[in-house]
Amino acid sequence: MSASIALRGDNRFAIPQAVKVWKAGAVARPAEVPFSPAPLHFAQDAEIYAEGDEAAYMYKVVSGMVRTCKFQNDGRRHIDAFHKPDDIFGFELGAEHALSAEAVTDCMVVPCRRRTLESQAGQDEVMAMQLYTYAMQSLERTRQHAQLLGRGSAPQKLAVFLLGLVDKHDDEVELAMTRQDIADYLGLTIETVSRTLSNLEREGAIRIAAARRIELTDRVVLRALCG
Amino acid sequence: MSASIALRGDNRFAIPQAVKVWKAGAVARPAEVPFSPAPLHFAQDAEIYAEGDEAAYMYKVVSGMVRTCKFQNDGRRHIDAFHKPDDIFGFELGAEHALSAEAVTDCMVVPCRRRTLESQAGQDEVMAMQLYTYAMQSLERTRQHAQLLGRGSAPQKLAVFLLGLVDKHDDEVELAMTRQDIADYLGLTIETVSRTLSNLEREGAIRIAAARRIELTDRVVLRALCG
DNA sequence: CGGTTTCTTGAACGAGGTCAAGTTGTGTGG
DNA sequence: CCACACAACTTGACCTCGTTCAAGAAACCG
Repeated sequence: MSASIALRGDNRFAIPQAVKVWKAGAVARPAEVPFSPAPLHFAQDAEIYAEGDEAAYMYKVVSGMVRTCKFQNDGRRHIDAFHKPDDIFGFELGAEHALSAEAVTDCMVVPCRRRTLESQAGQDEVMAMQLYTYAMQSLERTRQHAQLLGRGSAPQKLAVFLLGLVDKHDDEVELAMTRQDIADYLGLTIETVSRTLSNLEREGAIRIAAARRIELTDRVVLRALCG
Repeated sequence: MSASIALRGDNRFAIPQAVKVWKAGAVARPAEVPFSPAPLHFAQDAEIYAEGDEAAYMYKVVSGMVRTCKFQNDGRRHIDAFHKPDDIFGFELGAEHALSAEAVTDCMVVPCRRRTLESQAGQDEVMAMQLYTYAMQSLERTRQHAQLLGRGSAPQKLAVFLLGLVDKHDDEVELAMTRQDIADYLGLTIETVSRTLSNLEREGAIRIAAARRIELTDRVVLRALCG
């Protein structure tokens, strides 16, 4: 398995390798579930689908968190998005997935046949609008992500990231993902993420209660950083 | 007009300011054209719509080139995409445009009422699928753009950019946009774009016949750069 | 516990940004 | 047609931010 990591490039820090093996007792593969309201379970770092897989399903997150990502030829990884409960992922233009999807944490997702969705959309105006709206939400999020990647400094990127993750009425953020995940999402290195968080803490904008538990102590400062 | 530029930040290089004045003899505003197969004309740097405008129309490019972009609070500009003939732009999730659209060159675009499109999509399966497909194409392009912005070096960004612009059977690229446009699209500065192009020429990958006319002399090298 | 993964911190380096000219190209008026 | 003005582009010198390389600390787990 570590050989497989090496193949992906010479990154010094191991990128969490998606596990392709289904957990004992896990629900059957989507292919065996034409249209199931029954959620599937995926263990942490399990692969939900891979780049190149037939894009036969779309998914809705029920619990946990999912990342959609792309592995570049040089071994680096780009994370396209993190998906929270109620988010829909797996939109594709072509017949195959251009990205892969992996479980950031243990999670439950509901699969939905793409063909079913699309034929329903053809008959039901409401369904069509719904599908279109989900696609547009995905587009809107990706646009904002691109803006951030193109024009943001490291502190800016992290401020936006944290503010986008936190609940409106709770100043505590529980990070489901690793520093490497954050780095690959923000186009930074793991070290820069770590250092920048430390700096933000030094400036009083946040408090790092634990590595994965961050308190936003000064949203004004954070929002100012966003530009 | 230059005061307005200054307001947008302290950039040393003037970002081409969208001209809001309609040219004498130009076609009427879209608002007066419910659903017109008649293309509208926009002069170079004319604003097609602004951020915050009601997103009542989508547009298809007939001729020329259009950029969709966003002006940040710090005065910098992010170019979301360039649109060539046959491309559709103006997709929005909300009621207002989150981006603005401007004519890179003199251009013709066909406006299409969003409400009309969406109600047609509700009735006609083919129309629905078409609209959805256009949105997905936009999503796919934005995803790839985000990947490039997040993980690319300057030479890599320019190699991808040039290869994405050139015709399959012609090694000459006619650049419709300025260096500033390219920089804002690739998340670089105008100087880095200029320097990197010069380097690519020195390495024999391209030949800069004129500032706006580039010949791809070695696609193998360029493709290798893309990673 | 000890081993492993994850995270943090330090020091040196380098790609790209910033600042500052200079050059080329283009449209305008004489 | 040339002279001028202005915009677009290029190039050089220097600097900064983020990466790279290298340890070390902290958290996690069998």
